Amino acid sequence: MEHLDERKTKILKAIIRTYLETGEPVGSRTISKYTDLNLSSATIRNEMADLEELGYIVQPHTSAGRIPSDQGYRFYVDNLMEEKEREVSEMKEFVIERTEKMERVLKNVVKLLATNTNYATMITAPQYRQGKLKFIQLSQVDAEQILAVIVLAGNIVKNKIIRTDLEALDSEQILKLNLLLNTSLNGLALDQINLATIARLKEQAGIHSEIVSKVLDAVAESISEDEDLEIYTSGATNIFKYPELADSGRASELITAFEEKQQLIGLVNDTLSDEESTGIQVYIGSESPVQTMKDCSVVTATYELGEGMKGTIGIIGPKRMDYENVMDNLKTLKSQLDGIFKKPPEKD
Amino acid sequence: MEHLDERKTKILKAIIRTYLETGEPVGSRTISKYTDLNLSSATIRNEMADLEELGYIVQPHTSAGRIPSDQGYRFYVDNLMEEKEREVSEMKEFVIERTEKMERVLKNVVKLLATNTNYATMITAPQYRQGKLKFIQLSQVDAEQILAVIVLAGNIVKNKIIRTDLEALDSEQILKLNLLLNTSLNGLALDQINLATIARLKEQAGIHSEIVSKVLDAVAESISEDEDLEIYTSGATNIFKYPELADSGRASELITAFEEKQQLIGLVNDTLSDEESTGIQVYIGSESPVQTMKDCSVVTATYELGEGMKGTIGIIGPKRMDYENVMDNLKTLKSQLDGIFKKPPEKD
DNA sequence: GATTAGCACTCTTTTTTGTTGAGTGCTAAT
DNA sequence: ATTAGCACTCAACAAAAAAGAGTGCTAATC
Repeated sequence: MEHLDERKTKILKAIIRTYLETGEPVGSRTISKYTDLNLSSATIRNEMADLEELGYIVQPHTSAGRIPSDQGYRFYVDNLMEEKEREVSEMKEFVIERTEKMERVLKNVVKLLATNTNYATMITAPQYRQGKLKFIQLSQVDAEQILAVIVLAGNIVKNKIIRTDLEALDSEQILKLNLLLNTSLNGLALDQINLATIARLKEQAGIHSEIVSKVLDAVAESISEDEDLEIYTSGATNIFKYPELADSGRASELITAFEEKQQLIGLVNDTLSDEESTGIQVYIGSESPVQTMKDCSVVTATYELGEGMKGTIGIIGPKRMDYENVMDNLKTLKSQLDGIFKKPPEKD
Repeated sequence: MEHLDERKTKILKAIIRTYLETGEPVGSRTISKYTDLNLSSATIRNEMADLEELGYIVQPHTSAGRIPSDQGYRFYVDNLMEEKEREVSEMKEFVIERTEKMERVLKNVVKLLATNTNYATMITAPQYRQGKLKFIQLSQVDAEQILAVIVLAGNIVKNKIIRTDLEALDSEQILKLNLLLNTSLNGLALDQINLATIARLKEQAGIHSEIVSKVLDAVAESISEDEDLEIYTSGATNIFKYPELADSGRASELITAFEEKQQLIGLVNDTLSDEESTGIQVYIGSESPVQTMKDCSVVTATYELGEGMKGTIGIIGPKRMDYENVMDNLKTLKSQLDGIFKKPPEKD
């Protein structure tokens, strides 16, 4: 990749810049005027021929201008992009509104991001992989059912109704069970609850061991339940703004992906595992981990909420997306989210 | 509307039927072959001219076939539709999977309905307007916070974290509060909790009256929270299957409506209030309560879960939708939903 | 009097044909 | 090494022509 001398680099940059703006193949004349190095279109043409041979740009058909290839975009993102002067101001106001329910905050964030960038966006609720169990509370709902409330670190509350079929429990017994469960389990990380703990618990529970096991099932379930984690999306219809994605076939596929959300999980997992210095990932075209988006670019960022809770924000748009702007937006948002939930709100 | 003699009716029906299938304007020759009354195309043409004058059909342009007008569709739905022989079988298997979380059930239902009908679908979680309070459970989370779990009839569980800033509570006090709250409130419908009750409660709570009031706020909030009710959608991209809706302008609008969900509330409220014998509503074109859908038809049904909880299922498609099939599907689903949650599941 | 065959006419849709213009690649001159 | 010049390609647009589907009306038929 180091085949590029300075002039080629400059020309490539100019081509990509122009294409990002217009979305139309760019010809040699355009570049000849655009750049400061005064060169005739003919010279540019020669250089462009070289760049094409090296795989950075592509000709949709003979006698059209050139457009960047995936490799070209990649080079641009990696080497040519300039840090943008932020207009930090604007975003701040919108987002910060702590004490809100997480769900609402996330919905606002994606929406804001979507209108801000004009691309489709997604965000996942933070996952609490190593979340600790704060406490469990059983209570009688009626003759046949008890309610198990499970509170995890970070005040995530889960609940589950458990049927008690045969064995009737009076309130005293429930009290005992509560005590038992809490003394044994409190403060444990979820993956610390091993077979030994479970066995011991059951033994102590005596005749109610079955209930204990159901409760533990419920705990396990509430966690795995969030494996298929919640994803919020916004601005899916923004793709109609980019003709290269708007034909009904592609559009339908993409929008379905957003509707089903299932596919989007691919983006999340990939990001969570495959960390990088900035915490921002860029997938260009076929690099995308999700097949459906091979004609798009995907930019994702991981945000972190202390206590080991992580979530992912993502932007999906055409390959000719405004990478600077997008990455800048993500960066801002990331740092804001990092802040918001960390400390509990100060006042009601 | 009684201007229609039998022959005209037959012809109109044939026109609509054919148009529902093909989506193309239908000409006199087609009908001449289609119907059992053997008539030449010329005769049909005369009748069609009449039908047009009466407003049941419309010509997109001179020398094209006719298509049904909104009024035509309306007439069809009201008078011409034939009850369909159900193939009940198929649907049953899919849906019934009780003990599931409501959310999951609803998601399955919309999805099933969408693939079954090839239209866009929506469903609202049931609202429990007159839902009764089953019980409240407070428990200590940590020094500063307590968790209020609120269980409503139908085992809907809500929870809310409450900050207790100044006043520290020991476990005994919490126990007392629990007792107090439950003896006073249990079994009450939500709108029965009036000022008198509240005042009495606070008085009895003594120094903890502030907490009581916060709990009551939480109760109120958990209810109002569901005023902006949850709506699940599926198959929004099905609209691409119908050319008359698939152009990017219209499609974008519609899909945005599905994404935002805000607009869909219009369909719900209207249905909930404006009851009919079958419980199934049909809005054709401009009849729709939601502006965005004036080029579509919308069919909604209200399902009921005993205990006064109601929800809405809806199907949105092109005006030439297969009304029989859609209404039949809704009917089946409605009755199934009516059943599912009513009695608690029998076995684990 | 209702039905129908026949025909001219209207409009959309599709196909064909030509035209334009942006852009290239190559060669020869600078 | 750069550039002017030129022939060539090809998508995009537009205009023209042809095809087809369907109508409305008139005059013949049952």
